Amino acid sequence: MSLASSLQNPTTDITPEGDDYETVRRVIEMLTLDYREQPALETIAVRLGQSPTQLQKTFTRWAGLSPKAFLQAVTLDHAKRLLGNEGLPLLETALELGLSGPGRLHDLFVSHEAMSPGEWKAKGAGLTIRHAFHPSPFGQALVMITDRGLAGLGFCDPGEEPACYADMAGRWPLAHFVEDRATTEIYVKRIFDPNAWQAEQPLRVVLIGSDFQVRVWQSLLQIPLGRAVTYSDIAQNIGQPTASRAVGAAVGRNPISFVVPCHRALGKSGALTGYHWGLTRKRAMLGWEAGCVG
DNA sequence: ACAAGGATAGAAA
DNA sequence: TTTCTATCCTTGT
Repeated sequence: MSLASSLQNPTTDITPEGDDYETVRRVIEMLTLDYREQPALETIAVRLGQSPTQLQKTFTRWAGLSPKAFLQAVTLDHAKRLLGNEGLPLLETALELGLSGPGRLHDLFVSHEAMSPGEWKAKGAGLTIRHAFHPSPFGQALVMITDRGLAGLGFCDPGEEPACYADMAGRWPLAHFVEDRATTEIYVKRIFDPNAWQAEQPLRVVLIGSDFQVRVWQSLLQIPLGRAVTYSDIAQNIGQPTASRAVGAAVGRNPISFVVPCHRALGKSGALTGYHWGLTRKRAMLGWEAGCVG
C-alpha cells in the first residue's frame, strides 16, 4: 500500500521556509500558555536560543509582518476586529455581490462542487484519492485529490504524519488511496502562494459531506481574507438561526482546511473556540493572513 | 428509533 | 469566571 511509503517520506521538497513555522509555532505556544506574564519579545527569543534580530527576520520572511505586528495579530482584540462588528453582514454582502455560485469564491479563487448525497453515503467507494505530504507554512500538509478536484487538506507537525493520514483517510474508508506526489505538488504550490491566487482558472474543490455540512462549508468560502464570522452568523446564513451548535460541529468536520477557511470562524466573543488541527495552527493562519492584508 | 456529543450562545450565580 | 440550558445535526447502537 501507499500508506507506508507516504509515511516514511515526509518530504523535504520545496519550502525553504519550512523551519520558520516551527519557530512561529513555539512563539504562539509561549504566548498563549504564559499569557499572564506577557513575555517580551526578547525573553522569547532567548528561550528559543535566538537573537531578537533573527526572530525579526523569521517573522518578516514567514508572515510579511514584524514580530510586534504578528504578536498583535494573534490577540483577542485583533480577532474581534476581524469580526468587523461595524455593521455590514458579511455573508449576505458576498451573496449580493454575486460572488457565490460556481464563479469566484474566497480570495484563493475556488470553484466548488458538492458530491451527491449518494456518493457521500458511499463513504468513498469507487473513488480514487491521490495524496502526499508536503511542507507548508503551517507544518506538514496532507493533500488529497480526486479527479474532480481537491477533496482533502490536513495538517500536522513533523512526526505526526501517521495520525494525520489515518484521520483523513478514515473519512472515506472505502476509497482507493494512491500516493501521487506529482499530482499533489501542483496544488500545494498554488494553495500556499498568495501570488498564485490571481490565476484565471479557479482551483477546483469538491465538497464531500452531508447536505448540512456542505451548506456550512459553502458559507465559509464566502468569508473574505482578513475577515471572520461567528458560528451563529453562519447559522443565520444557511437559514437555521438556532443551529449554531450544529454549525460548530460541521465546521469542525471540514475536510479541506485552510482552502475552506474554517479558521475564520470564531466564537461570538472573538475567542478561538477550537480547531481540528490545533488552536496554535488556527492562530498561525490568522496571523499569516494578517500579513497578506496589511 | 434513540441517545450522546460537539470548534455555540446567552443568561444566571 | 463557572455553570446551566436551549438547540440541532451526526453517528453509533
